[in-house]
Amino acid sequence: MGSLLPFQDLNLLPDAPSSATGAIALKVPKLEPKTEPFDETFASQLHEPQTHQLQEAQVPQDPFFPNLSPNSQQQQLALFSEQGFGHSPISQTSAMSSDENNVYSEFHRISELFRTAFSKQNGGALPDSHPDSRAIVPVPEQNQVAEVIIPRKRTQRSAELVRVTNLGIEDERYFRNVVRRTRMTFDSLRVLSAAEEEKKQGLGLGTRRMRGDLRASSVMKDRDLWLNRDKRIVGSIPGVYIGDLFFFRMELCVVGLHGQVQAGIDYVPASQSSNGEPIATSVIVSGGYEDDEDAGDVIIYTGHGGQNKFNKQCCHQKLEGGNLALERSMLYGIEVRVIRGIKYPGSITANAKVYVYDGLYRIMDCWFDVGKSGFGVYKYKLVRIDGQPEMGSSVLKFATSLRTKPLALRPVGYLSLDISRQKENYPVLLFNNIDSDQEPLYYDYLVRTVFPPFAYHQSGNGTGCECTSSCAEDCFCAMKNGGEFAYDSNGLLLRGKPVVFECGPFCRCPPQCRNRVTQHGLKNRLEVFRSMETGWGVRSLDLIHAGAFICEYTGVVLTREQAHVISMNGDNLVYPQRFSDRWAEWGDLSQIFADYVRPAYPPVPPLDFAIDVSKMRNVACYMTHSSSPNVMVQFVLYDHNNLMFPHLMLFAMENIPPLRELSLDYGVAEEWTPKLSICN
DNA sequence: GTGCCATCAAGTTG
DNA sequence: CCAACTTGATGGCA
Repeated sequence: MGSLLPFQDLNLLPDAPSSATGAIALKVPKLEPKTEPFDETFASQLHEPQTHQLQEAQVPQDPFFPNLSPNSQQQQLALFSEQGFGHSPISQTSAMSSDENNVYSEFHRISELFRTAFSKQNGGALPDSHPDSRAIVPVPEQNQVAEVIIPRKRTQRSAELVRVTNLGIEDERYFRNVVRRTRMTFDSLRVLSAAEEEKKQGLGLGTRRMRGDLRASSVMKDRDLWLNRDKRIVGSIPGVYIGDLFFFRMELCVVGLHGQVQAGIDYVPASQSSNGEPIATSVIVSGGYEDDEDAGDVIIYTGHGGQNKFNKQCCHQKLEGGNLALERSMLYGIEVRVIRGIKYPGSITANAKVYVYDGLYRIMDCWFDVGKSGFGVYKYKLVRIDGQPEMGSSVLKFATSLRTKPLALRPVGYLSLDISRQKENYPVLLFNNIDSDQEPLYYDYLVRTVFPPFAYHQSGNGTGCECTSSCAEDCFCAMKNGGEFAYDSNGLLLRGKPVVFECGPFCRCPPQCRNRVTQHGLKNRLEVFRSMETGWGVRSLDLIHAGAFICEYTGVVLTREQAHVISMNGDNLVYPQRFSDRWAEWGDLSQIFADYVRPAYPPVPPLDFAIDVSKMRNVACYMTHSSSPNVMVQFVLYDHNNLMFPHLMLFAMENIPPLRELSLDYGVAEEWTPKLSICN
């Protein structure tokens, strides 16, 4: 007990009893004597906090670690399922030839997989009690129908409470990757489902509404891909950081941050709790209750219930369910996760809402009050625990005002409000409030990479599409991308590829064509900033959606021979082929479809050039290296067809909150600092 | 005590 | 504005 256990060991002992793995099963002790239930009689004593009585009856000691002071809980958790992160080997069934691949629309194939999976899931021919669901899946290379077993598991949530503390760096990274991969799958399925529905409607078939979020979560639940279902976690969820952004309630369920689809209070129910009392784990402050008062660090949170379907308070709330759980959590001093649902215009959803994880709060007070409606409501005073990173929601607000009046909010530190000098669509700010370094000011800003002239001449000219209005799926450029476009209608990258072919000057389609994304340049206000830890870094003042294009990695292209000469002088060169193949993770659905095979894209020759950023550069070269990055490289061609010289385009690998540092996996050992050392 | 099932309550999304 | 949607908790019954 108490020793730091690397997750690798835990993986070896997934079913071992908790004592053997160092896990701490949090047992709620029996209350002796049992306190008075908190009931409607308090309604007669309005505004009188009734907690002192309860606190006296119960020492405010952590019931889960009765022998420890609250500050010495150095234990390492425990027991995480491997679910969703098994390295599922991509099945090596007969790979399609490149020609077949071009003819057969990859998109269509995935849609089919999706459709058949759904038709089974929604009843289909099999009784629900059947342990497996047998989806009928078309196998393109044989043009026949094959049966693939897709596991159908709908496991119940566990009631065992655990708290996760002091994860090592490796563990943090591991869980972060699990969470990211899970969210990537969710997003892929969601978008796919929406596209599928759109298609059906185009054919005059589908009449159902599009709820990609619901369908994605449902499929993932069938595949047992929801996270943290085998334990109920009190406190922070491994792999989820304060400030992380979510666009759907379902997404919160899938990662295990909040397990209620609609309700604002998530809790371990009394019936499953070890002492027969419910314990709250998380709340969502969504603005749905008129009696809520949100002051950031302190929230007056209203319990749930008592509303009619128009969200109007129509009767008294009762101390049951989540309301009782919050009260019990207060009694035991158990912290709750707080997620805020706030209006944010940059959100992709129709209601323009975003959910922000804001960290842990303690319930300090609880009373029964008369709400604005005149009906009785339960109120809870939540106070944010000290020592946590800044709240995501306040960062969001700060960034919003920073966009319009940077100098008012940060009078000191801005060296430039646009180092691109209006060469980019959006300004690139330069901020340093740490030291006197001004280096980024002294370089020529290069918006697009400069390729040598022969790169253009060597490529086959005139291979563009003939679409006059908008490009459709039978467009020549779609074929070049394996029968599908790389982007959805919002310009988000759907699936990573060795190379993405955008429409370009050889095409007849207009500039607004959906297959032109990266060539239009920046979509966000970026900021180069100085930090103690990483020197120069890059962050965005806007929220960047997962899959969104951020910027190009620009510089002057050098051939191998030129690079060899230049590097003798010790200049900084970037080698494109060194970037790790993160694109392969993007849109990978092998976890979902048993026979999912990544399409055999046309082979891409190894890239044999270097990018010199010693004189001309753009914002990208200030990005920090990370082996758990939030930005990835996707090679893109648009202004020529030379596979040897693609553009290095950077895309977001997750929803990146404003002001969070962007990082890139330069694909090299940690000791090599790929980010330019500007100081020397 | 346990397992199954019907019912209910919880807001979000398009 | 409203219809469609889903999960988890609970209580009754076998």
